[in-house]
Amino acid sequence: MAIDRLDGRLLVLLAREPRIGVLEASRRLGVARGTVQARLDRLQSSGVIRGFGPEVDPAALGYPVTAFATLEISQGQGPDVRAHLSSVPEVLELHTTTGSGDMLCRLVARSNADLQRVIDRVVGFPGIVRASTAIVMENPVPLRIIPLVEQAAADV
Amino acid sequence: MAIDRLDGRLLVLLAREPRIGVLEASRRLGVARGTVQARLDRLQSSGVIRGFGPEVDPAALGYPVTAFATLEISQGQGPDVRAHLSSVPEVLELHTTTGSGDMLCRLVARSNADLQRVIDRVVGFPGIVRASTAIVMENPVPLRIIPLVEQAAADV
DNA sequence: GGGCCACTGGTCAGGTTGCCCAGTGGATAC
DNA sequence: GTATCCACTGGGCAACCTGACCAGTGGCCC
Repeated sequence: MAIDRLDGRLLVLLAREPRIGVLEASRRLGVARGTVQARLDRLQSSGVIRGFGPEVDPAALGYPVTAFATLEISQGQGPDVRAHLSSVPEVLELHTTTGSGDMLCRLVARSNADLQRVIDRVVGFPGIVRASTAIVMENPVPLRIIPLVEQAAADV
Repeated sequence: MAIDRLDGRLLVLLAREPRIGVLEASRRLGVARGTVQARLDRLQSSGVIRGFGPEVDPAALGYPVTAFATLEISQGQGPDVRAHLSSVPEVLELHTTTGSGDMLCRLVARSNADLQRVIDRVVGFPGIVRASTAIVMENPVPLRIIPLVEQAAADV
């Protein structure tokens, strides 16, 4: 779905100040409340906005170490490996990819030592041929969406 | 910060049904409203909950292609490369890592053809020696936090 | 012209929020 | 044993916001 400038401004506003309500948003955007309500409904039902869940910081939960693991899977083992990985709480995300690896997953751990335990658990499963892990040192650009929203809203 | 079982249940509840308010949450959890309010304040001020921003789906915005690029940077160019990458809207996330690559970034694009444009823009910068890209085909485990929250809440 | 659609500005009842309070029970310190 | 602290309870309050309506207006397309 394409979004227009008003949608874009609304998304940016919500991203910056999530606690504001529909009424306050309508005041900031200079439109009627019903308009904001209708736009929000449309953005949600069209799937642009997936939800408003809390953003939880794994570091604050006691998992300050993040790593990315590239996995190589043996033929036909994909479904089993996925099920296995999704059963590991420290696996926050899993993608299947083109390229030299077959899967890429994001891991967290309580410490570098604990990361060993997590990796052992991840790769200790038949079907995983090889794994290479990159530990995250810094996160200069945390997951963001605002610049993309602004670009999408400008491309009307 | 460590969280207890009530915090964990609250986080899971909010993650599953973000639209419920404090009052409804207190009913579901079987505690007084003030307790939920106090827990929420603590979770937010301690940084466990970073916020309640809208989760925007890049695919619904017209960017259905996701890729991960591993970048090799020449000595001393780190800061410039970061600034350059953070100026590209299609770069949703950037990490510096250990291992063979120096940086890992998450990209989105309007199509596979458009991905070429994005990659050209990303790597067309002095200091980036080499880039290897893996296109995401499937996302069997979308970014999630609930299992980790449950584990953290159980480890009291 | 007629129909359609989005937006405006207004109303309404009902629910929720943020804030306060006194009282209770458990844990800890003296 | 007693005092202190802390989290939680259950209650109450005014103010605000929500979701739902409505009629009226203007732009756009057939």
